[in-house]
Amino acid sequence: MYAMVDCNNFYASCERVFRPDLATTPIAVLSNNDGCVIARSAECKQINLPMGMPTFKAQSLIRQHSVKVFSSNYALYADISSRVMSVLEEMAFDIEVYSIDEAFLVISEQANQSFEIQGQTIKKRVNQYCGMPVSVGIAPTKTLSKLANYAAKKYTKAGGVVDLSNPERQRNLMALTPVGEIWGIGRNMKRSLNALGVQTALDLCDAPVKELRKRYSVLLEKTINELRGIPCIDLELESPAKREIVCSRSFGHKVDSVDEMAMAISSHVERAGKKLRKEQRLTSSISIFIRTNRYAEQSQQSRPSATMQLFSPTNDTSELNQAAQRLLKRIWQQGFAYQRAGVMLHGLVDPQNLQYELFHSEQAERSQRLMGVMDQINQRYQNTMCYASTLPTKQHNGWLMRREHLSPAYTTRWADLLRVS
DNA sequence: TCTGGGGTCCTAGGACCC
DNA sequence: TCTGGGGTCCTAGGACCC
Repeated sequence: MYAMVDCNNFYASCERVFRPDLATTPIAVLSNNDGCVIARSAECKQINLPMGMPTFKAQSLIRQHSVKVFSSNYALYADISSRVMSVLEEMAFDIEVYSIDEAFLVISEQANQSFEIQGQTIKKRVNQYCGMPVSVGIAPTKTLSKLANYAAKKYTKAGGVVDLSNPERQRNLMALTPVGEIWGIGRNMKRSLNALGVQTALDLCDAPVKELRKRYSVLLEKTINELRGIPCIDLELESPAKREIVCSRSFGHKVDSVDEMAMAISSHVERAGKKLRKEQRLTSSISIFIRTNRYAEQSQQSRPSATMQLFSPTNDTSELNQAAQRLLKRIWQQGFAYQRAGVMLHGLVDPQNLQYELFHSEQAERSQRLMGVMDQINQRYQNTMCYASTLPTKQHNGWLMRREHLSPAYTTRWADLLRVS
């Protein structure tokens, strides 16, 4: 049986772990750059502060209800996440860490321990060990366990745990659930299915599977079978190698100078290079893109991008940056106020399987050593080394991210350690 | 006069997920 | 004034192979 464990309002709950004084205060967490609302505590949902609302539009609601606002603190969330996951690991035969706040556990029937009780135990222990509230949904397929989890959150009577091992209960719940709530049914599919008369999850479960596969895709077929209790989506025990890497950011202020854009691109390249080496991959091509603000409909839009195949696959930041800067020169258009830039790496290859170019040089080996040393130092001394091209200056710092409501890195920085007096 | 049958690989675009 | 940042998978169509 699968137990889908999902943290409740994860980012908002993380901000509460070291702030018990905020236990009943409405909390909102903002996206990078403090742009919009991406997580809300239960109290915050109650006052109808919508998900995704731009921060400036949410201001009056925030003031009116004294909402405590936080910039996103990914160092904190990632650390809390790994604590939660290691507690879960000990309670399951197998575990798939599905996202920063969710995991599928494999559990089985045990003497005098119904699934319901096992779910309650999981919930209690994560809360006790990590201070994190979770909901648990239990069912024979991943899709049904997501549905059970949805119910555990939605129906407070359930006490945070729903056991959906019984087929009759499955059908009863599906009859109450709009089809758009099913894992794998997004906005477009929902609209399309509704037009065919499929309104609830149960409608979909009982729909003609062959026809729908033909009309849509094999993915929908799998979803339907999973609703019927036939497992089609396997547990992924180890995360598959990445196929692409994307690093992008919006700017704190609009950027209209090519020098400033070059710094932003450099810094994205540097992050992308780190990720690439952490994955132990080389990239065979690099793209960059820059964009104006798509919401500013009255102003001129520009969103150019360009790609370059590399002479031979690499993970050397300087090499990648040289390529990126050439691409920037190619696409730069003066006279626009850019809002965002990004770097993408694709065609990632395993160096073990690499066919080296004919003139594979000593230079390449030196660069490997250099990257290795930089990564080691940065790991040991928290990002103390970087390329000069990424250092903000007095004239050029508008591209830096805004984070005006950042909480301390309670668990990952000595200086931010909580003090009790 | 009549012109087969079976594949792979790549890319772009769309849909989905968190 | 101010609207996030990642990812994956599937399909269709074109180019190419024998």
